[in-house]
Amino acid sequence: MADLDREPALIRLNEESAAPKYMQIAEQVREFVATGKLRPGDQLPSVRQLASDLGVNVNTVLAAYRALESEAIVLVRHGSRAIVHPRFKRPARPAPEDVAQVRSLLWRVRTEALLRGMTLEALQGLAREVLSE
Amino acid sequence: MADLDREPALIRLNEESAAPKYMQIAEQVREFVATGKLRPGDQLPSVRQLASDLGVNVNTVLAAYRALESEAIVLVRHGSRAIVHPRFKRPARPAPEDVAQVRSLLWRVRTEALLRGMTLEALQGLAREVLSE
Amino acid sequence: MADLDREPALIRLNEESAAPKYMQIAEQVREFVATGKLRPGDQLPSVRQLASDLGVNVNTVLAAYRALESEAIVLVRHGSRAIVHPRFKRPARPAPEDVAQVRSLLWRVRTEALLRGMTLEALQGLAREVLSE
Amino acid sequence: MADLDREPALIRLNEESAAPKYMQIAEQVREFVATGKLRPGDQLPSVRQLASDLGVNVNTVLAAYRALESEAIVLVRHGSRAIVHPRFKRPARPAPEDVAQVRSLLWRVRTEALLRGMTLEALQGLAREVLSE
DNA sequence: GTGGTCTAGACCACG
DNA sequence: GTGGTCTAGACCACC
Repeated sequence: MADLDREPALIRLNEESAAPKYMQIAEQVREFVATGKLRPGDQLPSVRQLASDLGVNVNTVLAAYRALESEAIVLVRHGSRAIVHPRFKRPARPAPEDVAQVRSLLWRVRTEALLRGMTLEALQGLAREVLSE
Repeated sequence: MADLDREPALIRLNEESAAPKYMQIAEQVREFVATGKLRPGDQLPSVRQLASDLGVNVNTVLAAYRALESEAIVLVRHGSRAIVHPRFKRPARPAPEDVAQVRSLLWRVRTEALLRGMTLEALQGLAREVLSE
Repeated sequence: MADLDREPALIRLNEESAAPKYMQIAEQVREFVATGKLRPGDQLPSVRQLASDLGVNVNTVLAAYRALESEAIVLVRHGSRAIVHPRFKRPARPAPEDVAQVRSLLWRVRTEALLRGMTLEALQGLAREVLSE
Repeated sequence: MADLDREPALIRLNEESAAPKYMQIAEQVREFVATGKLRPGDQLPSVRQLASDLGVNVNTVLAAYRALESEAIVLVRHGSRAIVHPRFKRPARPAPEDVAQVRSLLWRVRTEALLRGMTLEALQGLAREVLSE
């Protein structure tokens, strides 16, 4: 697949969000990898380029890439661009603690949704929509 | 409904979690309120009591209660126990931005699950389980 | 003028208010005195009666009366009811620091009103309404 | 507009006041925002700087900023200075309960003024002065 | 550099 | 008894 920076600004920051910027960046890369938009070996935007595109400090982008590296999702190489880890592969089956973590995230979603006035039915519908395809 | 401190230790801290303690406390109270385990007017544990139960500083519990107060979920009054806000009511229908936020949370769940090796089918099953009843 | 407890519940508490209960009580008595509804020598409701009417602790009412006593507005006598201080009289002219305090209160009103979307014109109109008669 | 810390000590504490320090700080920021001295996006003094200027603990300033954040007046983000909320805008028209609250504040002013010997005329003059321009 | 979390502990204010 | 304010200081996280 094409490198991510052919179409710049695929990564965007939400200034209002409470999430730290480096996390927002990392999360979006994770999503690209999870959905296959980025595949093993694909190059990530250069640190400098992305930092300037987003108007953030270089260290912020670096922090995002390092976080992804510690998850073995990307490979940061000195002198050349970071790439999606060539041997990245989704585990055949999830570790039990990962299932537990996803379950707990779903509980957070449930709590959020109920408190904000959604019905369980509406939430289930939204889940079917987002979690399908 | 019975007050929350009839059965102590309903609130627990997960030392492993990256989430700050005061947030963990607040999140659990939110969940109790969302599920109806705690209802408007119900008393929360006193800050001192809960702090000693959890082995944390009083100020940590206070921070949790204040966060909840700023969300209009609990009412903290000088001299008497914090209670679930007497006029707390789930909105009849969610605000559009709240739906958007829940959707984005679901996306995070999806990304997490896929990266960790869950199939969409497994995730849908988990979602049906957690988001039902 | 008639004693205040001829018509019970002239004093009311706003449970939602951030102001402490004893202050709410004191403030309402001050208003009765300021407007002449209560005059020097008039009896205040008995501590027990008012406490039971309002559903608060006796000490709360006592705190209110003591606050008023320290302002020389009421006289609390052992064994008999509190009364509006028989020699209470509004000063002929305000002390300079009192004017300063009123001015600072007006600034607070101004800030509140502007932040909440009132125009200065609307605020002036409201002020003319409340501060007249 | 210039950031608030160009001219230090624009915020001052009144040791005499019964109001807690963090509230005094918050109130002054509110006033700057209400009058336009601080505008959306403007930086607030750093918590450390302001704490040292005022001779108070860092946590005291933090408490003030957090109070303002919960009112959506400022935006505090980890790692960068607190700023006036970029989307802060006075509501086009005040909510009815806000008008009610302002009215009740005006009643407090009225009571205070009368008890301390001001005439209604004097008070009206003071109000015209403070609430104009 | 910035703010965030947490602690221990003092002392105050409200009911 | 309850919560509120404030301190000093440690250590962490973000930019």
